[in-house]
Amino acid sequence: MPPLDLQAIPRKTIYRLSIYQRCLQRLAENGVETVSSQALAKAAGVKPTQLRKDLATFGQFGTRGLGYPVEGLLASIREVLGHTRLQPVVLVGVGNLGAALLRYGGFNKEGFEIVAGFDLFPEQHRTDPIPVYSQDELPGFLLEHGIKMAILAVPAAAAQAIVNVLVSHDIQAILNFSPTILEVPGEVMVNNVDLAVELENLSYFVR
Amino acid sequence: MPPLDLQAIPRKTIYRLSIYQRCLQRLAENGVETVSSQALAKAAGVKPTQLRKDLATFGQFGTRGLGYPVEGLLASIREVLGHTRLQPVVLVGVGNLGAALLRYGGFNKEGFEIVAGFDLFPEQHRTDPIPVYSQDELPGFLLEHGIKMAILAVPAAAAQAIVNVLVSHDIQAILNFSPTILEVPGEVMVNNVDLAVELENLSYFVR
DNA sequence: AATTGTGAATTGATTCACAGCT
DNA sequence: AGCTGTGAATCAATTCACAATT
Repeated sequence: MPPLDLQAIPRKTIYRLSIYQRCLQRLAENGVETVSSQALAKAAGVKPTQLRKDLATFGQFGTRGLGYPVEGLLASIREVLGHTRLQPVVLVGVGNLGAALLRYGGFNKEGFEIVAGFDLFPEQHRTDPIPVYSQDELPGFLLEHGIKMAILAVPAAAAQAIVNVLVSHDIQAILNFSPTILEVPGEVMVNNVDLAVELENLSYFVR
Repeated sequence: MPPLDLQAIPRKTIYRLSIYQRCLQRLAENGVETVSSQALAKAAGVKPTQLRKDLATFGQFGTRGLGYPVEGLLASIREVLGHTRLQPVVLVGVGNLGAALLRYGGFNKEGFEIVAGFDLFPEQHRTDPIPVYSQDELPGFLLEHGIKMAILAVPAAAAQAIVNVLVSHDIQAILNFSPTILEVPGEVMVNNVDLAVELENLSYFVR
């Protein structure tokens, strides 16, 4: 359910828009006013033509001969990504990885707030700055706070059962760190981050 | 530098092979002897034709009418991925995320061992099971132990400087969690895991 | 009857090349 | 002169459809 899908922006383009956004943020912080597709593409790790094509899917933002206005383009991308308000997120599974993500904080700057963690043994996490509740309290919390996004960092064997709870309580998007494929209804989005597979893939190229 | 690139297996195929491998491992543990492309594809989250095409890039492993022998296919994939010995890996940047990865342990099962961490302030990590050294000791360590792979989890601003050290000391592959594009020579592989971008991407689909 | 292996067809993404502004 | 915007061309990945095999 993409908002404003006048011409359905491709999935990969959306990914790259997030990256452009971050690069533009940095430029804006440094007081840069204008940037060429060449320079911005380099910062984002893509080719200039690709950047221009990506932007072309939803408008025209540059001036020929000059480049793009940093603030203006940033605002336009933000609008497309629909990322104005702070988005609350819950995290399920406060093991090693989950605990780190709770403390990580890198998300807040990007507009996300992990508002609570849930674990089978919440009492082990009294000291964390973000509250950790028992998994029994998950359904109530989701409904009460109108949460739409979840991060999943439980063992593979436990993942699907929790996903079922999540989707039956209105979660629409899941960032999944559990090394297993989740079954979800078509309208729920899942992004998988599989650390072992990333490493394994790299190792293929190490002779 | 892919080993055995008789017909250069596409990058995305390599990714999926790692996933198939894990699914097959599970089947093998459960004593399953034979699996159809249909069943395996489902477990891996892809279409049966894609699985078959992927396997076709490097051989024939099934019997028509029957399916694939679990152990045999597993062995063949392992051979292609070249994943026999335990691969030593260093981790640079022992902040929240880095510290979690050190303790994570999920890699060992997949054939990787994080042998050491490096940080500007190593003394904060006396309690970790894996030793954490000062960053000054990084070059010596890399050469002495013949390390080929690194995980990078430092702030964006520090990333490129460390990458330069890594590549000038023979590192061939980097798993990068720092939210920035790294400049590396062509023969060095980088996989980026950008948690903020993953979340941001998901949030686009939350109406 | 079931299921693989694969050429052909299709779909999608990227890059080229250049016209059109400023 | 420089740089964007974009149709056309290319390249890559996926899916189809079916012959081949057990």
